[in-house]
Amino acid sequence: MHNAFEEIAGGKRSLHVQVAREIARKILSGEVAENEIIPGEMILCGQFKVSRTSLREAIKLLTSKGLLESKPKVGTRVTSRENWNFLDSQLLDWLTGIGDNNAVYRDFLSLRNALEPEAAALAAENATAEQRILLSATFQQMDYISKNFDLERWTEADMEFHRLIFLSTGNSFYLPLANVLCTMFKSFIAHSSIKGSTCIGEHRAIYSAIMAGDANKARQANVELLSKSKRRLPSTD
Amino acid sequence: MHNAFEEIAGGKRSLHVQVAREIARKILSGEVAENEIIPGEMILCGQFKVSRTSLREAIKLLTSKGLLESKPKVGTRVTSRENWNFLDSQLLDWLTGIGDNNAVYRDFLSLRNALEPEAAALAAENATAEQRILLSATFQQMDYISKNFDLERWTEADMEFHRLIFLSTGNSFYLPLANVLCTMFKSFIAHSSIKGSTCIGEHRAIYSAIMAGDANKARQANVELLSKSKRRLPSTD
DNA sequence: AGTCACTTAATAGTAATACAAATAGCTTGA
DNA sequence: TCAAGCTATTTGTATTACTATTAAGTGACT
Repeated sequence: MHNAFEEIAGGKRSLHVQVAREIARKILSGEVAENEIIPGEMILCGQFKVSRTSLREAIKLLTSKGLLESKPKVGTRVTSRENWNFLDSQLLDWLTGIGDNNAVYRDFLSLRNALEPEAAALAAENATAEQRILLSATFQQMDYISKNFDLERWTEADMEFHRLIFLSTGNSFYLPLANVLCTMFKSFIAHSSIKGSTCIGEHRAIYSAIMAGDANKARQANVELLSKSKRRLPSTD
Repeated sequence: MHNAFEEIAGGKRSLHVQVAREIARKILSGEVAENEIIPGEMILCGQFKVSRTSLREAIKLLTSKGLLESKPKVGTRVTSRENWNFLDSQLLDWLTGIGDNNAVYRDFLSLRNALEPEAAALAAENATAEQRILLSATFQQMDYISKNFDLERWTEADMEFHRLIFLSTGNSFYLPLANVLCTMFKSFIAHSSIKGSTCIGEHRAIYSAIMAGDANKARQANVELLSKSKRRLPSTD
């Protein structure tokens, strides 16, 4: 039954997630338009060669991310783009490779510009002792890697560093952004041509300010880091 | 008038959503702890008096919002809080009335402080003609209401105004925040004691700057508006 | 002719059951 | 002692049947 898919989706994840991913990509790529009614359940069951149960779970998944909307007698409709929850790591992951990746990355950098300096400031004020220890360990690792350079390990540590900042804000709304950041790192930045310099100096400034509890300095240091990575942006081809 | 929100907020949701809501509230309130294994499907089916189908759909819904994680033979586990997607309107809605609402509101205001000025700046640069027309209509309505004051209609228009700003940024990551904002308005601010003044002056400044395409002015005007509403915060001390 | 209540048909929602797949923990044998 | 394999348990998938909702079409009544 589940033959055609294992090769296409490539994942060993559950069936309904694979189906959801396929449909999501059709929607995100514009292959099925906003506000369009998608085929009824039975038809899709046939197309994807899965049971109604799995198909329904797939549709429910997409509904919960704001991509679909079902009503009896009318069918399942693609919602308008304003309702798509782009701040969802799974959705972001599905976005990989479709549409203009540079545009997504640019949008993300814009969001990061607005949020990360403030996140660093909040972390300076609110990070718990445990979080400071984790941050400290991660920075020391970065420091070490920056000397014996290894791109892969650097990227990993860099991601962890910024992730910890978001987690240390003590603000519930900043938490999910940690995952969003990680997804962007893995799905987009990794594939892009940005092979950044290490920026260990800027990172040290942020790190020190957070450890010292100096919110303003942390904010400022993060602004400088971001302005530096902005100069490394891939020229929009 | 618009999005799929009214329905979600309303009462007669489908069964699996009701179940999901119940479970979500147990998780969010801490009644079931992080990393705890919740009872097996059959047991929950008995507790909620629903079929396994509905229960599973509920669990899937919560899984997609990062609250649960299922594995064969081990069961379904509550994830750690870092994975909960607080930037999801439905989840936010479930948060209503549990825990410390003021804390949620404070966290949200912090996020708004970081994002909204930048959103206004982006809107000034990127709003489409159609979006400018909508914004214009909404502001005129606000202006009218501020003269013949009507709290309910003011709140509605105010919300729509800020919603439109997020939608006009042309940045995918800002889109979901429009819905988050609306949910906060409806679920929290409405219940709180904050009955703000109209701030028509500050709103006019933002409106004018956006229409004029002056990003810096729009950002600055929004900062001023937020600093004003900060002074109206319910003092929790 | 218009409008309103009613019926119809199409679609998603819910239920119940059976079986498949995965895996933590035990069991067995070298 | 350890590793390979077995077993029991739990989630995953499939199938079928029935219910609820509602857009649209029908017809009686004004």
